[in-house]
Amino acid sequence: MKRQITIKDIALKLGLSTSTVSRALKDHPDISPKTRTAVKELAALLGYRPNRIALNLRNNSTRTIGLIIPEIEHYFFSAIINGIEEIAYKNDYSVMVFQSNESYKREVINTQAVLTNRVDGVLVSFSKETNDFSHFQKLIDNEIPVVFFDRVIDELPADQVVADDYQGAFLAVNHLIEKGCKRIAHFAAPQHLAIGKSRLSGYHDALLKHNIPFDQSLVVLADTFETARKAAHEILRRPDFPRGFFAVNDMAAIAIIKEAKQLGLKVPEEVKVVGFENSKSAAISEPELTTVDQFGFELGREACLQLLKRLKNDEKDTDFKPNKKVIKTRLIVRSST
Amino acid sequence: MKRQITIKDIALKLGLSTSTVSRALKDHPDISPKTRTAVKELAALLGYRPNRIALNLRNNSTRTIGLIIPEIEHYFFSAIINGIEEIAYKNDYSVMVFQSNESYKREVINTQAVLTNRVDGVLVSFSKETNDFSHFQKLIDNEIPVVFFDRVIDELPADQVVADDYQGAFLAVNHLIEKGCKRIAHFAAPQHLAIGKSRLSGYHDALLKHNIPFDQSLVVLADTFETARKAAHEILRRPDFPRGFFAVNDMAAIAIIKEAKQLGLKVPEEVKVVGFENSKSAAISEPELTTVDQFGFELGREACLQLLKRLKNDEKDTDFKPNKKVIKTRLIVRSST
DNA sequence: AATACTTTCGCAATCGGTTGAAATAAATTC
DNA sequence: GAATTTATTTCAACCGATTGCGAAAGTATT
Repeated sequence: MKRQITIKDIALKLGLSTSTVSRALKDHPDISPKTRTAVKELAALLGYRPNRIALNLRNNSTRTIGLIIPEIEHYFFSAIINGIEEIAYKNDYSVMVFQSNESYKREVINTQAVLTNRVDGVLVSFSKETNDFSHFQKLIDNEIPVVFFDRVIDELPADQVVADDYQGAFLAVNHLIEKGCKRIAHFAAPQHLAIGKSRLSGYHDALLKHNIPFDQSLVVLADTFETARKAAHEILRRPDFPRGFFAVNDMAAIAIIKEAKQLGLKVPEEVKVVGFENSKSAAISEPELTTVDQFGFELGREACLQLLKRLKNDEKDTDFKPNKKVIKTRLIVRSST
Repeated sequence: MKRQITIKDIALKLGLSTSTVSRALKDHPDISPKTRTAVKELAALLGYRPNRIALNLRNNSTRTIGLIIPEIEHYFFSAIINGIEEIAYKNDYSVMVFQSNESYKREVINTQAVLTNRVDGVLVSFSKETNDFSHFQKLIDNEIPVVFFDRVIDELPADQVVADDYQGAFLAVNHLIEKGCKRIAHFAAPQHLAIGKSRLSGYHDALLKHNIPFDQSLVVLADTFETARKAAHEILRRPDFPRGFFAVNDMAAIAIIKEAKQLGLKVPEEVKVVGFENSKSAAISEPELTTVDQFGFELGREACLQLLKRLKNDEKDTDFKPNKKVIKTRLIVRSST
């Protein structure tokens, strides 16, 4: 690597000390206008850029945020990254991305990576596999602020930013009922994830509100296209199959639609489906999918803002009070209901 | 921030010098087994982690790769990031992500950001707006290896990794012809992008091969859902509208399908459509979209591998020879043709 | 002319680790 | 027992910037 221009080069050429150059560059009042301009001109001429690494070392800060995320390819997560990067960019932070690929083991390694990279703070949405959270506790022990988003855990002293899953689920199911569905199936996420629980809970309470009995046989674990397709196949072939479906995400919802059409059922006439996410695919499916907008971009923004807030009050908080931010969701009604 | 354990802490507690501790930790032969184990044990006990920033400063290297990319939310790009992160992870590099949001101005700022962050190398897919490439030249002047992927430019001394756009387009159009299309429209990307040119060229040559005359009126600039939908509306209402469509990406292709169905035309019976990308949406659309797989994941991997190769031969190359890697594409035949 | 006060700048330590060279201690040789 | 070798360990400089403190030079005050 070609040696970068340093403050020493400027000092040498001008017969000054590095201290003077340093001060001149940042308009320290001790420096005479003459030398100040001389320094600045030469710096500009040589294309001097302060070495961030040296500053990082001195300030013990990198202006870098670590992001640990299950998988980038999922639309919801890429929307979140987009929001995060937006806020980071505006605040002159950089974002380091680490994918867990839904693997607990890799996630643990990711936490080590953010530690060795000495990021100032970490944004986390943990993997589906994760049951043990001690690797995150280690981050917190190292006094690195952590903000969880989307997939969160109450047991750790860390901020949380989540979509209003309960509300979204409630809206979705309420909508199905208002559209005339008497029995509604729910394709759920794993129940150890907060989103799994909250959405099931919203589903449950919406039924309750309309005095529809909760039927355990109508709740299945299916949060991917493939599992949802299989589950839909099974349910739709029951003699008394439900006419409404609320899926935990859009891919599962689209799988239901595909399977229903495959079985010769008309959507939305015979079967109505609501998803959750408002992905691009939702707008593309036929019929277009009614879904709950999770505002991934906003969620990412808020998570990053929350982290930056923690970074500003630089850990003089002896009594940490975790902050939980809930992003309202919105029902997007399209032609699948 | 709680002070991290440093080498000095260990040295102090053991009554040793920092040099000894440093050497002990890396099994330097000069150090006696006794002190070595003592140091290592205490280090483990205290949870010592070397400060990467200090090493960065000394080695003038950060083991970090900068990634400048138009927009993360686009499936193709998120697949690429996935591939990049995979390779970086395996080689103990970290990835810093910078989005240009297809804005030239922001892209310039991104290049400055990778400079100040002192990344070891940069992966770039530039924005649609970019006509002036001097900001990338500046990176190269600073002897930071740059690898362009997907959107590339021949005028800079930098490696390139691209999908075989020409081949993909040729395959797609050839397929349409074999399916009986006599006249085929092409929804193209801007012609200042290499992908725009190559795909048009593949389209052109496939027609040529089958002695189908090239008709300029069948080539329109439309690489987003909205523009494609409008363009499709216009073309499909011509009395002699073409029966085959080759779109530069899946979203445009899906827009064509949607519009065709809207106009009461049957796909694939009356209108056949091929896309380019093999996004998730392609598999979801109705009918499922025939498309060209760009292997974004592979492309990201290759781009990152190419960069790492450059980082290894650390710039002793006085005579730089840019390397161009072409990833073969593949036609995925589905029910839209 | 001596003292006090400014202005302007340099010295040296610091951040946390690495490394060549020198120093000390221990072991070996004659 | 002195000289030499060998095994350990420390010293000090370095990476690039920042900053408290002191120093030198200049100016003002008495």
